[in-house]
Amino acid sequence: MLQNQTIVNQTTIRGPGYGSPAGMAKDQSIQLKADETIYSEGEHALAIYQVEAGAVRIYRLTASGQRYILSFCGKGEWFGLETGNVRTDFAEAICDTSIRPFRANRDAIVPIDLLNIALTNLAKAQHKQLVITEQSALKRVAAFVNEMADRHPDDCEFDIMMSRSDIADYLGLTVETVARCFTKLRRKRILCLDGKLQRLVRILDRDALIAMTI
Amino acid sequence: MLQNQTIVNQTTIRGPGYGSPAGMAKDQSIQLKADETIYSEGEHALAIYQVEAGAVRIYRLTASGQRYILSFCGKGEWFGLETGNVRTDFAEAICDTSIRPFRANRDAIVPIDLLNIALTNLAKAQHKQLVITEQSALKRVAAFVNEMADRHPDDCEFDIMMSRSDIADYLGLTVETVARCFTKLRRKRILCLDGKLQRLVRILDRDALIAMTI
DNA sequence: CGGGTGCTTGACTAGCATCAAATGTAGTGG
DNA sequence: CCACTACATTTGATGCTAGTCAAGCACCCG
Repeated sequence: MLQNQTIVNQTTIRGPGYGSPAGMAKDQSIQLKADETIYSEGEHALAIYQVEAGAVRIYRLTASGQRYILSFCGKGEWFGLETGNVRTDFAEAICDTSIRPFRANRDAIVPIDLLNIALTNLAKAQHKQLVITEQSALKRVAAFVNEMADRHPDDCEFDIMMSRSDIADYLGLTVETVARCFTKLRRKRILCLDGKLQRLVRILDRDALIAMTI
Repeated sequence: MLQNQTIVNQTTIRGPGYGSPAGMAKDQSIQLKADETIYSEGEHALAIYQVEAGAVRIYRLTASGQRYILSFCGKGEWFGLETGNVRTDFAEAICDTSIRPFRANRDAIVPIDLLNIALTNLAKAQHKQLVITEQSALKRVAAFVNEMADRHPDDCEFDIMMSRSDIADYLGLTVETVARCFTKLRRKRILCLDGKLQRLVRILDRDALIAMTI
């Protein structure tokens, strides 16, 4: 809502000043290997990030040491925008990943619609609430696969990259339940699994998959 | 994060122009009775709202007709800020309620920090994800009661106003489970229930309640 | 070869949903 | 005043789903 206003009122923050006309020099992006930390809970929040390639997991640790993954961020998605100036969660690369930071105190002006980023993340969080609360384990996994498939609109086969444990912590299930759900989806001929870690997914029946997530 | 920037860059939208200096005339607020609809899914989003008194439930209906309550909004809280210009959910008054709308196309300028509202709602949605995913039914109900208690910092006895069914749809449980959890909390001498509909809560042991929600 | 890691499968159990019924309160009409 | 209905809440009995514990498999690497 109020969409026209929010676009007009793009919040401008200052990005790194490498002197390039656009203020976004190519070399400013950060390369990460699998499981490398981007930021941790309690750190001072200095920047927001956009994923250029690869994927990132955003998670929290509960008092009991349990990990809960709030979101996975793929290419083009933004993360690191928080209410306070102290990180409330952790961000890690899932695989080889490239991200672009936007900091607050530099020279070049980079216009970023922070409100749009916040609202997009809010919509995602609300959708996830519905998926987790109302659905059975099988439907949650189906919704997850569907979400991953949406990120690869061209291919019907793709690498989900995250481990079963990542998926479990994302969906609020256990590793065993996630594995069992994947087998059920295989037996139903909705998808195939391949690769040494069974992380290559080939969607056989997208319609059936979508039908399950409703 | 980037807090100083976001405060400086308050998005200004145009509010109703009643000619008052502040642009916020007293008579613009809307009075609602219990269960009155504020807006519905599919409607054009014209305004955002702030609760002046009472409480509001924001919910969605799944394809199967199941209701899921995304949030309860109490005094001072904002709702109705969405990504697109079409409502994705429903808003209803829970009890006698007074709300103040802020529309986009009027005369007087009302400065509202939309980004801050969006980020606050995002933080709430993320916290709710953690509560619902990681916790048992009893802990969820404890977290809910705690949330309500936070809204009444002065009194140790207060009216939660929503029905068991509201609470169930908010926490992703059934009415029966919610009732059983309330009885458990009574038996543990953590709270008392009173009133004809058992919606008057008196907190007996706030520390124990807080301890349960961790 | 042995050990480590990640995935899968099986047996059993705990917790919540489901179905059903009882209680309590308010309102209506005779 | 009482009988009756309507509604919200509570309680009980039972079944199913996902968690827990345990084992086995596939792959990789030293």
